[in-house]
Amino acid sequence: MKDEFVVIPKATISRLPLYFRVLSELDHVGVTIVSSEEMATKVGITSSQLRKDLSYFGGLGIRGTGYDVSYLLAKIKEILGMNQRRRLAIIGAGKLGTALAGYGGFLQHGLEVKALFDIDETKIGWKFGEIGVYHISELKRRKKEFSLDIATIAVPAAAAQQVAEMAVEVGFNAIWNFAPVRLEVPESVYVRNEDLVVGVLILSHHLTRINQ
Amino acid sequence: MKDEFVVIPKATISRLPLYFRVLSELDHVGVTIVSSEEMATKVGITSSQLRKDLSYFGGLGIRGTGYDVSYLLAKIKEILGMNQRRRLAIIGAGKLGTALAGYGGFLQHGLEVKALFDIDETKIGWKFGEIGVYHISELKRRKKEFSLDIATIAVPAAAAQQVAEMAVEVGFNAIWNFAPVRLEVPESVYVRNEDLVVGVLILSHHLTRINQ
DNA sequence: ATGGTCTTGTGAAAAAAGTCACAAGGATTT
DNA sequence: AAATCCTTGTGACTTTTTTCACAAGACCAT
Repeated sequence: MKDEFVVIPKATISRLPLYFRVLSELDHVGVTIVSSEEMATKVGITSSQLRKDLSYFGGLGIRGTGYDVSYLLAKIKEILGMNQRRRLAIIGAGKLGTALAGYGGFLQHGLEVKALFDIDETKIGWKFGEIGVYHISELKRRKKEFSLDIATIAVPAAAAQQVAEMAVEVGFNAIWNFAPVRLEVPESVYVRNEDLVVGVLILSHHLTRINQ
Repeated sequence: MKDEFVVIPKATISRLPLYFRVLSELDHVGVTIVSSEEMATKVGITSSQLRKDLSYFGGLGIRGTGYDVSYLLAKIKEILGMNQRRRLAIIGAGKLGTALAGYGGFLQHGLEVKALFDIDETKIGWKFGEIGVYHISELKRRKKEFSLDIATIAVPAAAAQQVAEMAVEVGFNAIWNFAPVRLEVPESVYVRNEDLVVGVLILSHHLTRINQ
């Protein structure tokens, strides 16, 4: 691999979580060595793409043998920042917000939902397991208290921009946005849009192509 | 636009839902004409990209003027198959499944959740508004009854492959998969993976790049 | 050691996606 | 009806991503 200013393609980064998942499974089952071919099949891509992706991070494999599962897993965890625990705030304690709060899959990825926020007084004080619901006005205070890293926006579209501004205001620089709007935030803040309707509409488009 | 075998880029298709959304808003507010520049800003891309995307579907705009909002909206609806109503089955009546069932945003996109399925006998017979919970064994029958088009998989990872096979078996050829696994299905079946953890891990990666 | 068999790592080529810049047209004003 | 002002549509170019194919090791058997 060439050193110095290797720019890692966005497309590569977006596949790392998939690699992580496959490696976790292999590790769990006790597999210690895996070939690019086998891994790639599980992920649903070509082996050369997998090798190319990994090559951006240096020689992670062993020629003639494959990749050491636990070593590669550790590397990918590091790259994805899964060593440091990420603490999520979920703003919006509606159906989606509470569903996310209840999702058990986060923990094994180093992610933890620490607090829910809402504007609706009747919801304040509720508990979802360990996770409490606080008034949105407490965002700043609770961010400090729980060392929150990521603001998850799970409010109606009309309120999303305002909520995003509050999140930025109190110091979040990562936003996970489930509202179907493009958020206007400072450049330094990273926004990831998780627009469910987009996904299903693409599916719908494919149905029209298939059915006739 | 050149005719005959114009292949529409996947990237273009994936942006159409965003255009749809912006156009819907404009239409709702009574705007009748919009320029590529204005639309693109709202979507967060460049105007030339927007024009390029639309050009794949023929001359949809008016030079010197812009795009007719309702005409373009109708066109995009057509392309995305939003004319035909899509009926969703949600398999897995857990937190995620019921949250999806309760989401109000589908209807305005021509999507409708018609039935929930689960294997847990205690859940059978529940009603979420109009939407009933049926035993998974009724999938085939209810698919016919409700003309279900899209199978939404909202079950634990371990069960997902099996559920996908059932869905394929009873005739679904579009699967919206929320389980964090790569599904093995016949080529003719279109699968859209909606892996939430992938999104937040990419976010996590960006946090590591930003913080130091 | 040596030879054979693996599988990685990676330049080079190809394909896909995105950007630029401007001619082509349509609307409006004079 | 000519001149001017717009904004689209698009060919050419650039950048990004993917694929190809093979040299460079690493392990294993003899």
